[in-house]
Amino acid sequence: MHDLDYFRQNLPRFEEMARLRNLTLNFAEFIELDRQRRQLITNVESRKAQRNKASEEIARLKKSGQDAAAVITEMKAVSDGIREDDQRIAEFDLRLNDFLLVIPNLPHVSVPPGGPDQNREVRRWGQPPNFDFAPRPHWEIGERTGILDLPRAAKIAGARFAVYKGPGARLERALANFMLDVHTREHGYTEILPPFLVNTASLLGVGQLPKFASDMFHLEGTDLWLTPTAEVELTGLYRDETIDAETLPIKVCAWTACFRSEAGAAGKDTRGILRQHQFQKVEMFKFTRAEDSYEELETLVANAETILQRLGLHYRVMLLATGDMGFAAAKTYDLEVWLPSAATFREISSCSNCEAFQARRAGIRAKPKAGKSAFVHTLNGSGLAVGRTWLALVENYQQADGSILIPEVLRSFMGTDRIEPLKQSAG
RNA sequence: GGAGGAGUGGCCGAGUGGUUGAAGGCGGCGGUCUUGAAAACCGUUAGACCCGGAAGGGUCUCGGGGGUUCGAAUCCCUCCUCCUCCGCCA
Repeated sequence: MHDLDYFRQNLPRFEEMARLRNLTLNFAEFIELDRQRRQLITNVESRKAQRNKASEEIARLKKSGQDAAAVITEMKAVSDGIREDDQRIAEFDLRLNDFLLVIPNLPHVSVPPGGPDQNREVRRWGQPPNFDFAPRPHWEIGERTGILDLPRAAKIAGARFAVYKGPGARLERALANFMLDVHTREHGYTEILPPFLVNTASLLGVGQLPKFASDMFHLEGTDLWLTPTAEVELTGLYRDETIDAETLPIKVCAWTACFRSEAGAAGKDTRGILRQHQFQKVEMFKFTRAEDSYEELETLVANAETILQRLGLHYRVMLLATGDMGFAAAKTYDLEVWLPSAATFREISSCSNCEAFQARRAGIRAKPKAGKSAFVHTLNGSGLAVGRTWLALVENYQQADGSILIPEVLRSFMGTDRIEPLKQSAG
């Protein structure tokens, strides 16, 4: 959400942003509503001042045993008028708020304008592995090694769910443990294990609601939703709080399941486990001072890259263009990992600086020793999407004999250096 | 799930319809005193919003929301959170 005052004074910037994001918003109507609302407030508040004075007068009269009936009658009418106008103001607030809540964040000046074709490759690490055979897609490898069972997942829950089995299940767990260990021991993040169900207020705070309700699973008859990303819980950690500025930056990370309805993705990535209704993710999150947030974004990206590098996975870093960024982001880097079976890069992490956009919605401030409190900046990044790391690893480390090599850093977690193919078909 | 109790400022804690945005204490900050410190004493110590060029003025906020009333921290309704007991349960 944007600062109303800033919004009023920088309309051209917002109009430009709306154009870049391909949105039609009636700014003129908003400005007029805002003007009327303030007029009403000024008017009603002067009557409240009058009423407050009269209340003192009544108290005084009664105390000295005099009759206050005349003043009370007069104030009755004034109070009725105030009540009516308070209601009108509340309606204005609602309409203005509804409008503000659906305006996305403004992109940072360093973000290239345009659609996804304007995304800029910032750097590239490693090499694609060399195969002297045709690399298989992960669902085939999963089946031949017996570590992934999609038909049975479909039986249990439906399409876009996975059952991991044996070393496959263990690999998922190993990856999550490895990531959490690196972030907590080496990168200074505090591990959080949050609820996987979140309420509406938390989702409004990150900007997931009101616009993206159809992308999530809602629990009927409750105010609860399955979390689409731990970003929701981690932002919610300090919702409606004022933090001591001395403690910034606060760095937290969390392993959670994430749930997406993938409502708009019918027919996209239907094979394999690239796009699932449930996947696990290790999320990194920072609350920072405004002046530090862009520096912190760079280290956040570096923290995510560390994981890919230790796993020996070839990737590239993309700076997203204005039209490809999420709703709350001011600047986003995507990490894209190499998938041999498709010979392309696919997103495995997204790291964003949301500046004060979420903090303003969620009411997260920081108070310095001297001076006024200010909204913090929030940053989030996957470090990494575990499910996608799993499949990238399986594809990149597949061997000619059908086995999967386990990278050095995972062996202590896996208790083996290799996942063997099944000897024969078995359940 | 059932029964009961409680939510006041950074913290503790008064306050059950009328100068109470809120006594008192602690803590914090500034000062006096002191070679320095402590103690003592004095002062100070929320935020959001509206009008205004500013000075300043005003409104709102006692867990959240709604209601009663000329007027609500105080009365009513509702939701949330915490505590105690019973039941159930990983």
